[in-house]
Amino acid sequence: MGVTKTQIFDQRQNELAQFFKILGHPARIAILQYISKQNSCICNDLVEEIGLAQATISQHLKELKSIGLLKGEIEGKSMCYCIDLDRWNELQASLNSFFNTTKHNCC
Amino acid sequence: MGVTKTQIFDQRQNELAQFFKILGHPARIAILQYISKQNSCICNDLVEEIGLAQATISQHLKELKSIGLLKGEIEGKSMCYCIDLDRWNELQASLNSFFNTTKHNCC
DNA sequence: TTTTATTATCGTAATATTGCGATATATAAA
DNA sequence: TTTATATATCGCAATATTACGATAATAAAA
Repeated sequence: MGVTKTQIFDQRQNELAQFFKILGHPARIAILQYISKQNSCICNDLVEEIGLAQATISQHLKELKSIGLLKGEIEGKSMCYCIDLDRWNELQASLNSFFNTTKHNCC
Repeated sequence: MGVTKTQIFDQRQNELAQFFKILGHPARIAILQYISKQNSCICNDLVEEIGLAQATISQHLKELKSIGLLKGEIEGKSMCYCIDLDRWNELQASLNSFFNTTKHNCC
């Protein structure tokens, strides 16, 4: 069917999965790494740096924004996309919490 | 096109993304949580617990195995799926490394 | 106002993922 | 050996994702 049955899972499971899913693409990993290491973070730079079409980069940026990892501010006629550090730390903590509470085992 | 251009990213970016991607489904999150809290970890239990068809659960288990998070041992006529704690910790560390080295910013 | 530059959105094609029934495989029990 | 139980795999349908060209929208510059 191709559609995830989100209704049979609880909110935390769905949120966690959604977060992992959005990080689950090499272009989005690369975008985050590039924005992080640059002082300027303009979409057009990303197009050249990453090697995907402008429309594609814009789409990936939108997805990263959807979980709050990026915030974009208009700067002249271009955009400045930045990592939202509060959200970044929040997600890292949430993810570590999952890892730490799920590592008990039967074997 | 629907096909991720893995060749334009480096191995670490692709591996990290692949790992995130596999955790990016609520059923797989739920499976890991259930195996962790149980003393027995049998696929048939999972089918009842999660509420997806046996074939679907089996497929999700296979994906979790593909990144080494689960190891399965035959136990009588059923399977015992367990979390591989070494791999678990390794992935958690790798992921934290990504988070810690990518949180610098321009804004 | 017109032009130029930058980013977003639309529409579409190709491929991937999700889920399941049916069936194959394997082992224990009868 | 036959039957029952448990898991894996195959094949398919439905939906999602990825990527891109074309175009819209926005704002600075001429």
